[in-house]
Amino acid sequence: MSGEGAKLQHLHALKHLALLGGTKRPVRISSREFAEALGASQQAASAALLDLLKLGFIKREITSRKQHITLTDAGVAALAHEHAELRRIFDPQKTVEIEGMVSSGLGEGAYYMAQEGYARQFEAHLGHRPVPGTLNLKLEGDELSKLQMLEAAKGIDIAGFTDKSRTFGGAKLFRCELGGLDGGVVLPLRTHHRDIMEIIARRQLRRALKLKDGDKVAVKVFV
Amino acid sequence: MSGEGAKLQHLHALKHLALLGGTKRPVRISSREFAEALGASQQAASAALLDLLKLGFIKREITSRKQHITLTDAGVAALAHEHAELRRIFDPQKTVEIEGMVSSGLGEGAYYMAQEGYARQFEAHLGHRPVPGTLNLKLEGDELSKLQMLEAAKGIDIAGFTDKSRTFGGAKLFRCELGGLDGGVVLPLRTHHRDIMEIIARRQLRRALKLKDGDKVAVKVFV
DNA sequence: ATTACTAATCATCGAGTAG
DNA sequence: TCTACTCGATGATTAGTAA
Repeated sequence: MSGEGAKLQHLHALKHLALLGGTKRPVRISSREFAEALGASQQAASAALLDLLKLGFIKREITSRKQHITLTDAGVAALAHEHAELRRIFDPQKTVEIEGMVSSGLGEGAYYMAQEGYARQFEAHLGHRPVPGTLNLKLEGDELSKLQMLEAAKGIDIAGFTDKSRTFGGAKLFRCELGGLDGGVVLPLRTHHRDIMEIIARRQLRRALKLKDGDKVAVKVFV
Repeated sequence: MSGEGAKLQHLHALKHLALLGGTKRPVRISSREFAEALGASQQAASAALLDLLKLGFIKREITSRKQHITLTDAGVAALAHEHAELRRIFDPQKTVEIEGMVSSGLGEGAYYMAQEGYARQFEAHLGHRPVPGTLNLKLEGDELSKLQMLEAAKGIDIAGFTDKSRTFGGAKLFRCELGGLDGGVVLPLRTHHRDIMEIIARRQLRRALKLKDGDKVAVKVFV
């Protein structure tokens, strides 16, 4: 769990190390020089490096007089997450608007969402841990063909996994937005017929958007 | 220096507003909801909005119960800068390595660099305000043809401007790196023959790298 | 030269609450 | 409800300095 506990200043320091080339080769830099790059004191730079080490974001070797710093995979991943968010802001994306009718599921959604193996992956890709449970939208006619279009699209891969008790299949995830809230559309793999679209989000959508069975809502899906 | 200057938490808040769509349309959100998006308290969210207003990064209308927030151009620019840095980390770039001989200029470099109209633009694109003055590298033979290649390339546009006293021409800027320090290669437009390459940086390069006239140095230029 | 500890300072945050 | 103030706690940053 090295990703937890990272503060803004840690990502800032990490970014500067990456800008100095720390993703590819070891950066040879003293805490004094690093401080200059950060616009802070030597002490703050030294502390930042210690924090990044503790977070598992960098590796360090202090050989002779200076230290050789390299970003770990976890460190690169943390920056990649920031990068992805900014890309979402600046790079225009294709969206599909799909309308569906709110319908009650069988409570299965909540069961799957409660699995740590899924929740962790959703958190990584959506940037937040969704509440357990899904909003189920029933699709008809034209909307169904849009769903089939999603099935054909690439999406974010959610890996299957095996618990003590059973095996959970993989799924495909698309970011989406409805009623001003962002969330994700989950499409389990190996489902044959499908006219229900399951949506997960940071908040309980039914409550947040005051939805009840039979309501029609439009979801903007980012392909 | 307390009023000016965006802090990390400001950019963080700004990013979340942008993720909610604030770059395109007004975001209708309460400080309570915004706090939830930020993972902070309502008070912190409210304070962040006030700071962003003071920084000129957002515009706000408080009509009835909720506020309508839009990012200003300055706010978008601040995020774009972050985005550009992360792109530099993740998007592989082409580089040209050019070798030149340290030579004394006529002191012109320092005169131009002292112009606020240039300094401000360099700061925006390099991420720091370069010291006044340039390191001049004299190029010969093969290296000259690499310089011509740079002339042909796109580069970062530095706009010309007019002072009270005179007009300053535009230029082209490339990021570069030498001796582990990053800086920029400045190519003034409307220069015909050229065998000198001017380099600006955050620090006095001569001093930082202990260079003297006649020394050969290699510059890695990011095209 | 370094890195990094300790103590003091200072900025930031959240609780309570006013308007 | 809402925004945003004060204030005390928290935590980050710095100066001084040890190793």
